[in-house]
Amino acid sequence: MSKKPSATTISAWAKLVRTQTLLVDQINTSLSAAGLPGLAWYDVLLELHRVQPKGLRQYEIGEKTLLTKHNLSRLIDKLEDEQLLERRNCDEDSRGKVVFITAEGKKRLKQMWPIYAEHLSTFFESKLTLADITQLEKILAKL
Amino acid sequence: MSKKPSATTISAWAKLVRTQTLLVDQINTSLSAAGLPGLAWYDVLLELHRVQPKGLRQYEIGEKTLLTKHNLSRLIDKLEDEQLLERRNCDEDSRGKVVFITAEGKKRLKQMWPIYAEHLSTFFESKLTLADITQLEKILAKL
DNA sequence: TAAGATTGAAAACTCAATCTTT
DNA sequence: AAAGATTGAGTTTTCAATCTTA
Repeated sequence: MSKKPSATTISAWAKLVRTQTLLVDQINTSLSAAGLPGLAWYDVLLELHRVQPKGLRQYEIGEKTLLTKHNLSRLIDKLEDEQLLERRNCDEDSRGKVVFITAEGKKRLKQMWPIYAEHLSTFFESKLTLADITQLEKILAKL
Repeated sequence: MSKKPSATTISAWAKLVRTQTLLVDQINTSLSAAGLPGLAWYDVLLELHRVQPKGLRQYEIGEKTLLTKHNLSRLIDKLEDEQLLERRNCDEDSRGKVVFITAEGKKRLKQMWPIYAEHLSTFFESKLTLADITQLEKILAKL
């Protein structure tokens, strides 16, 4: 990569990033219309689901989901209020908490995925050919 | 496109979308560190710059930037406070306003682009080969 | 009645300060 | 002093209601 990308190329990337911001908004709107929480909650629940039956420290959730730690306490408060996860004291480090997904949390995750996936499919499929998608997947794997 | 994409493919798209959300956060952080406003302001200024010397109705800015109209009034208030744009009454429709970018606004836009572009370059270049980028550009053009 | 724009109140987010434990 | 987590205060965003004109 010695050659610098052109301004046009960079603008195309900017456009991609902008378009996907819109996509996220659309997904959140659909989820909300279906009485479901937004993608921030999904991200947290997904990470907790992945490490089952173990849990995650709160700071680990922050690292994995890329949500800021300031907001995380209150976000997890709300998820706990809805009983989608459970906070337990940490044995190894009594400063911390360990968070576990509940059965209810897993259920909510399952309800959200079809809506999430539907939007992604529509977005990418409507505009790309199968060959494009295959190619794109290869490239995305590197990002 | 008769074939349905696999769950793995959709997950890869989800990951791409998530990664770019992070990228936007990083860009906003850099802009803020440089004493510059965030990407929402950039979007507004860019659209105004594009239509020069004409202006845009506020609802048109909302359509083009995909920012919600509720927030738009107050966002534009702030941009006007900093004299980056100018609001004038609309001759054809006295309900509305027409918004024009100022010289100061153009200056701010120019200051922001290098930081914006630098992040995009770093993000894409660091992980992709030149061939990937060329290919990606072709695909992105369709989105 | 509807569209463009604004505003008030509530929710969410961000930053810094704080508390507890290491 | 530093790390994990929480909290308070200020800002921003969102939702609904409002105002003016078409």
